[in-house]
Amino acid sequence: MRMLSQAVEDYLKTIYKLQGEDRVATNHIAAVMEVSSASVTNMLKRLTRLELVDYASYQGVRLTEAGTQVALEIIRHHRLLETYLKEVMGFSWSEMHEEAERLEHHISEEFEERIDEMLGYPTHDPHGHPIPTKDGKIAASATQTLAETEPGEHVVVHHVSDGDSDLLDYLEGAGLLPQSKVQVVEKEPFNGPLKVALGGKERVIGREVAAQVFVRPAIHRTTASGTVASSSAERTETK
Amino acid sequence: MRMLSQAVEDYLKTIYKLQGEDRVATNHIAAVMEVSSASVTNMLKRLTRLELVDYASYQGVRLTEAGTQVALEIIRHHRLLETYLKEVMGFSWSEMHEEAERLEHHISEEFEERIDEMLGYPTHDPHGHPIPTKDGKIAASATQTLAETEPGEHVVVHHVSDGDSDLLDYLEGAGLLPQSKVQVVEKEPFNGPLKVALGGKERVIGREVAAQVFVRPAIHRTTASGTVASSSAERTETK
DNA sequence: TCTTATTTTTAGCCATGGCTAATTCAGTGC
DNA sequence: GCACTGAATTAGCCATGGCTAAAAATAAGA
Repeated sequence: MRMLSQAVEDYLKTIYKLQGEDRVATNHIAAVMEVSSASVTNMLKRLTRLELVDYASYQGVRLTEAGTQVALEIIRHHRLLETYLKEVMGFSWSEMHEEAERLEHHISEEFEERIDEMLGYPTHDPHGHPIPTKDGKIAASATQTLAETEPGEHVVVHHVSDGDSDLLDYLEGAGLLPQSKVQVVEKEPFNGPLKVALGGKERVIGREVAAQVFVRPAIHRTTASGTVASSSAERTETK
Repeated sequence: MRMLSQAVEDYLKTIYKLQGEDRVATNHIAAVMEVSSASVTNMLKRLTRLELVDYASYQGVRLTEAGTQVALEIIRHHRLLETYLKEVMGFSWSEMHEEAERLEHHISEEFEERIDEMLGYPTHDPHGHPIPTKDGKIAASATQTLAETEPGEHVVVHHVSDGDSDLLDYLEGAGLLPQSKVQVVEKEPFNGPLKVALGGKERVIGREVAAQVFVRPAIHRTTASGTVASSSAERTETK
């Protein structure tokens, strides 16, 4: 694969994150990346020449297979780096994210393999996001948020949004990190806060915050020592 | 300090390495960096505007104090990274150098401090080169090479040239790494090979290779168990 | 000193990746 | 079907950092 610039890699990563089923709009990319729409159009033409995106004027973009693979490679770098920076080097949430954001474009395959090995081939980063495999496969993520969870439901935190590092510090303090078992006790109406039980204690969480916490239904197992909630299984998909 | 591009940092680093007492020639920089002389002239003008170099047409360049500080910061990054990549992550000589060459431009102060701490604040990298301190001071390096050493002299390897990674692999195999104690036994005339004693064995080393190995005279101390050669002391200079 | 060789700079070109301002396109309401 | 609105594109500009070819300055030799 030819050397791609940091800018190209950043656009591909952004498009990957924005594209669900359908095509991504120019303005949407511009807003997220904080550049002008004109710059986006410009880059989309360049990416088209490189056959990394499928783009038609006024019709939005989507990644080609090649573009998807590049995006997943960068995301793999990012998530492995975040895991390494946090687990091995003791970075904080905010420092970790910023550092990974820069380094993801500059590490070699060799470096990637070393940290993967040193970490014991992790499948998820500290946010709970799945780490793409070297051959570009990625596990499906949870789509249900804590905000949508009904009172009485037992859930396990799957991942948390990685946009806001202050939020992450708060969530860490609240014990709402991946693997945490939570039960929704009460939900105030009109987008009011939730009362949740976790770690034997009750806690009140704002609706906006809860919407950044992605969960999976807990699976109840009966063991010798009673009923235990455990994380649900996960499949690896090609996308 | 304003953000400097990778290119600017690379030029400053190269000029730092080439400048002894006097000014560095355009062509010299061009040759080392493998770019055209025109590109060098172009960049020198830019560096002058940034007040990082002191440059006059046809008269060569030298770094200003500000330029020197930037260069030392990059060299600090490089040498700390090399040490980390080798000691902690198990990189080989060649991989280590290439990786550090890229990453040195992209790590944060935070990252620099973490690896410095994890390594126990090392003063020298694996080649034996001194690591500049955070406030831009650097220890003097040895200038005598093994090739210039006379038969009978006892020396300690101080550092080895970091240009050629195949050479480094060879030197590692030969036991000619920093801290190794060596005695020159014989020197063939007409730039012929040297016979040296190290680690109780004798070995023949080509003159060209010996010129890449920098040494300091060993200081003999008499101890209970006999005469021992030890590395000489080193002062930290402002340079 | 004068000519020549070498070094260095200038002139002018290119790709990348930003920007603003002006224009064009697509979709909605009337 | 037409006018309007908002999204997207085009046109044209800029800085960075490369390049080649031609010109100019310096250094060296006769």
